[in-house]
Amino acid sequence: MNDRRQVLELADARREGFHNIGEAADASGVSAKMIRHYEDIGLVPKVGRTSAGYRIYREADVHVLRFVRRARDFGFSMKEIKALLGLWIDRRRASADVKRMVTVHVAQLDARIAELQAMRGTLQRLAGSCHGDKRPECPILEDLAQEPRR
Amino acid sequence: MNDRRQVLELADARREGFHNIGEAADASGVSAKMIRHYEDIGLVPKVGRTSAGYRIYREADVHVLRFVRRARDFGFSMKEIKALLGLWIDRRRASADVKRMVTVHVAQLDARIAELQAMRGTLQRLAGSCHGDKRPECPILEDLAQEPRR
DNA sequence: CCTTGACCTTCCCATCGTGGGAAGGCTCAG
DNA sequence: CTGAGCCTTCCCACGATGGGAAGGTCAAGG
Repeated sequence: MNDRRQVLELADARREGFHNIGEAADASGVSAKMIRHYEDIGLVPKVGRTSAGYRIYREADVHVLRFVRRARDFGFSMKEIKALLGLWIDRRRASADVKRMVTVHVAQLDARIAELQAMRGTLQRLAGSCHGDKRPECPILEDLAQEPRR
Repeated sequence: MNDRRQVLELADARREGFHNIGEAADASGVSAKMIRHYEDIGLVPKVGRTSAGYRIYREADVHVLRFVRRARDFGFSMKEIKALLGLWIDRRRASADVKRMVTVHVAQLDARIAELQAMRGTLQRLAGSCHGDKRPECPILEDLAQEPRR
């Protein structure tokens, strides 16, 4: 137990199937740059080091990184991911807690989607009213120059 | 002509209906902080100053700020806004140039909306498959822990 | 005339997530 | 032993915005 902080030489670690940060990056889809950053801000736990200071990643560490990557792909913020990671690691969590977080996030996505669709709609309408030829007259610019409606 | 850089006392400027930065902020919907920032980065031209160094805003200056505000509300980036401002100011622009920018932006919005909808869809599905009770079993976390599909 | 409070000025720092790059150390294959 | 290609830390940048400190200015009222 508690062998996670033991210092290995890189060659030893390699032999045992562990990874350096570059391999962990490739395997997890998180750049080495971001892996270090996540460690800095405490999002992921600090991993072991070789005596030369190289970080060594076990499969479990790579797994955590993949989890983070995936959560980011779903648009979760760092804070939310931290919470999700906590729930993931806590085997006694209530699934209701997870579901609540996801539901809140879906609502945020809905709100953002609605905003973007509103922008899109107005712009599309404006573009439709613009001749789009060599003449300078342009309802788009005229509209942008207006006071916002309402 | 060329009276835009003439130095006025604040009292004189006020009497002539000009604004200080706070009033320009209220009138344009852009915060004083951001007005200064936009000037710093050259997005909007430098305005005149009183002899004490206060910025003074004419209606035309406020108008420019409003234009920027409105373009931001539509999700244009600073770079795009700079280009739009250029077109707005150039009375000989071709409306086709404006229309093209807007069309490209609409396409970007569409792409972003599609991304968000994809996230939303998957998360919604995952949430649906989660009991959301006191038990720890949670397909959401299990999925997040998986390799991304494809 | 002087005080007071609301404004203005510049300057620096923080956010969030990510990347670029420098300077220097380590590892491994040839 | 040397060179390529890793690794380390450290600093800077983006885009857009805000917070706040330290100090100057303005207008109103005593």
